[in-house]
Amino acid sequence: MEKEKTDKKDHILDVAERVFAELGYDGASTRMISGEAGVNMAMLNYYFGSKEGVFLAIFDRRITTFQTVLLSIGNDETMNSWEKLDKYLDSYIDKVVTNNCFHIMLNREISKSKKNELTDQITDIMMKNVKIFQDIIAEGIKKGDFNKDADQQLLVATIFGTKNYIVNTPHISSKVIGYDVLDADNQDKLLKPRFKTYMKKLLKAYLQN
Amino acid sequence: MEKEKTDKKDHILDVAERVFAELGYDGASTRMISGEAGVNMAMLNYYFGSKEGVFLAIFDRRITTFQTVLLSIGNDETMNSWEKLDKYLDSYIDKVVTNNCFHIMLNREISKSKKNELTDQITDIMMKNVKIFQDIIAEGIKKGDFNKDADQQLLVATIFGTKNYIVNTPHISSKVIGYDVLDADNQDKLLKPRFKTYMKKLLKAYLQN
DNA sequence: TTAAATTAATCAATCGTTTGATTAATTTTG
DNA sequence: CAAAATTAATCAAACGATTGATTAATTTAA
Repeated sequence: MEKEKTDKKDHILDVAERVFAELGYDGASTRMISGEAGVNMAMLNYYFGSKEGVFLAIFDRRITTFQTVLLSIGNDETMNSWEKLDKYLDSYIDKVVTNNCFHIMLNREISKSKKNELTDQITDIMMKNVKIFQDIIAEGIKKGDFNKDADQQLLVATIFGTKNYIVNTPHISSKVIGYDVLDADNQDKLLKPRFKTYMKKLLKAYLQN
Repeated sequence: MEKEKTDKKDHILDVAERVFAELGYDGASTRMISGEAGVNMAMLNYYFGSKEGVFLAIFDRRITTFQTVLLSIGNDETMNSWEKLDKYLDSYIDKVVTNNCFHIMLNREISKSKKNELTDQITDIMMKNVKIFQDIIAEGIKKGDFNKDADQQLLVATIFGTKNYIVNTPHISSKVIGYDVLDADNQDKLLKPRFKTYMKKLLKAYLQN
């Protein structure tokens, strides 16, 4: 009995994250999550209070470490704008392609047009990532590194939108790209490097003077 | 009582489309749809057989007319590749920004990683739009109009992904862009022209030799 | 009058949650 | 230390509410 309760809670969140991504928040039942996690149904409420509590707990676990890396890039004084952009893309793409369950879950819930407490929270989380990217672009334009006529707001839509398309609609993107984007091996050996190269090239073409 | 049953069916589908977009397929109940449509709950089953029948009926209504326009552009012999690309973007952006409920619905369901009958159908529908776009790009590369080193597959992810980001996550994109993207007036006067200009410029920068 | 349209009532199934009881682990007490 | 008291973890069972669907009765329209 070495493992503490934190491990069990983490295990539940692992499973819940996957099931939520597979079936959506409403489509995933507490019975299914507890069943696949191999724990009693009541444990979900015991640990996390409610179904929504489980959902929010998945958040807390992810977001804490996620943004510090990106932030450190944005604040690094030793890099110029192009280098920051490169680093940002490298880190971001590595992160989101691997932890795709979480981001699929995130995007599906935020795509509900009716606002609620959950969508507000998700909005806040996502906007932080956006803000870091926007600052890099804005700084680059200000310094004259990037084309000043660039639409930096729609550029946000392009970088995050392209990522979402590949990661969040794997049935589609696998057909488009030519291999299974959900396969871990394909992700590391094929998708990530290709995606990075493409994205840098695209942004360079658009942003350069 | 001038209106025929087709109008009533259409009215139900209008409401259902909105509610599905607001709350997701699982989150939207038949009672809510029938309630907001002002009809008895049993009418949904009477007309469409089941909840899934309603969902599929929304499809049938949209997809029939949607792709013929785009196809006619792709097959037009009088335009060169750049012109086709322009026309395609114009038509596509006009369409998807206005009928956003349908596309939000579509994307949320296809983002479920677990396959089912519905995701297969949606995949087929979406791949048709992709195919038309890919053909235009492929033809342009073949003719030498576009840069032959372009990653035409990831370019698909960019155009459709950028669109999805703006249309499907309005809470985010409204904050990023600076005005409410769900407002019809903003869509016509601000968003559409700006989006078209941006997209053409982006593709031009990336695709030109 | 007859078929189609519409209704209220009802169905079994499933939802998220709560309960009371039981076991395991920990702390307190004598 | 050992017994008692307390806390934490886990369970099966059941809760009321809601789900999608169906029935049978009624109204409308041709």
